[in-house]
Amino acid sequence: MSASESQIFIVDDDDAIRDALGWLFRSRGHAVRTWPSAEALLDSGEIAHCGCLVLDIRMDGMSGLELFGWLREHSHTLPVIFLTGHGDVPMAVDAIKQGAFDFVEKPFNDNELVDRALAALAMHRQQVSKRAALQAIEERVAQLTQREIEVMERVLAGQMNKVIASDLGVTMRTVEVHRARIFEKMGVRSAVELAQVLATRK
Amino acid sequence: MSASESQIFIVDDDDAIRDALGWLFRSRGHAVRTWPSAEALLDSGEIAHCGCLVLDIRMDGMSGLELFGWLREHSHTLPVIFLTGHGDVPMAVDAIKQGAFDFVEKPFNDNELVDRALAALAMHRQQVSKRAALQAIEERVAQLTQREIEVMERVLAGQMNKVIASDLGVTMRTVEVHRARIFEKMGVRSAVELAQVLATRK
DNA sequence: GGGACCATTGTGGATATCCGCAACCGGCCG
DNA sequence: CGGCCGGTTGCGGATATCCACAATGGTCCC
Repeated sequence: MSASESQIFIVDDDDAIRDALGWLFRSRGHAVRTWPSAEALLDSGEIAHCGCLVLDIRMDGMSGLELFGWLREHSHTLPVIFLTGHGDVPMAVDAIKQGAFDFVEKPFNDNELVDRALAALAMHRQQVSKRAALQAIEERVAQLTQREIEVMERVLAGQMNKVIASDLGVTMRTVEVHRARIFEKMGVRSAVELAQVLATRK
Repeated sequence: MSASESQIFIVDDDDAIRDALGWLFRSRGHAVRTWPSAEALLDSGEIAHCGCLVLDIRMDGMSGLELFGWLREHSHTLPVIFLTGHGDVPMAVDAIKQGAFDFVEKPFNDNELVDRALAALAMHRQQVSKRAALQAIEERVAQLTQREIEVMERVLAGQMNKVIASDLGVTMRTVEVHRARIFEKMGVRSAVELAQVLATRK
């Protein structure tokens, strides 16, 4: 659902700030959910429905940075906006370099924060569709047999069927059959298209 | 020259810091040049020989950030390490998001700064070789005539010669000739290789 | 005007690719 | 054991691609 991925998640152990942020976004018509701690969010199993994470750095238990690191390690790539009470340049630099979407100091400007969150949501939507496309390609590749992959590699290397044949110690006909199957499974109609599709990844 | 691209450039209007930084890198055996201002560096015309720029944020005249912006606008992509005396989180976040390699507060740890500079140099070398490869491709594309480009686009779209022919209102033979010229000029031997090469860019 | 470059086309043959039809073999599984 | 899957091969024909040899017409520039 587009809606479920458009949700803004807020994690802050300060009730006042959490409520204020929730109100801020809701008042502007944006779906938002709040959590009192990183653990609460993770335990809920709702992380997959998050499109933008607004995260307090300093929290009891798992800190914002720790949650960020955990998400990265578990391939949950989603834009994170850090909130921090005390300006710490090295921490901010590190967070951004590690891929955080933004790093905002309190007190923050309401409009700016909302803008950043919306930009993050937009980026996330892009990432999701891009990932879906890559995922689709990988699934197709996964359908290929080992032999077909060997043939495909050589096709992509520009080798002619007869070269591939002698290379693999089989006849040209066999290569042709594999080739046809590869095209079929990969949903393309020529080696050129295949190259285009596979060039998308990597 | 590898050497000329491996130079570390330091820009700081504080003589003491400039000298200290120069000494720091030279004592460790790294080529380094120092400049008292952004203007001095730009006027020298030596910017092309820089492999890593260590830049003071606050300077009279053109600030470090301004120089950074100028370089970006003029496609002089090279790693920049900012030095700043007073922690300013928004500025640091912005600099990193805009592509700065690092943002370091004074006083800094000598070893860390050297490590970062060396990492920047390494990254720059990578970028240079990558850019050179892309540049070579673009030069080859530039050799193609308008007509050849039209044909190439269709070849990359997986169209057969006869389709391209009727598409462009010419005979197959003509398409074949263009095709051969394209392969020759692009230095490839098949449409697949062509797709691979052109997929490298974009 | 002559030369360089580009686009175009033709002929004809050598290669390469694409496919339907048919078949054999070995491994795995119910 | 029979079926399914994957790898293999053969045959033959339809297409497609690659190329050498040869040639025409237009544009631009010295």
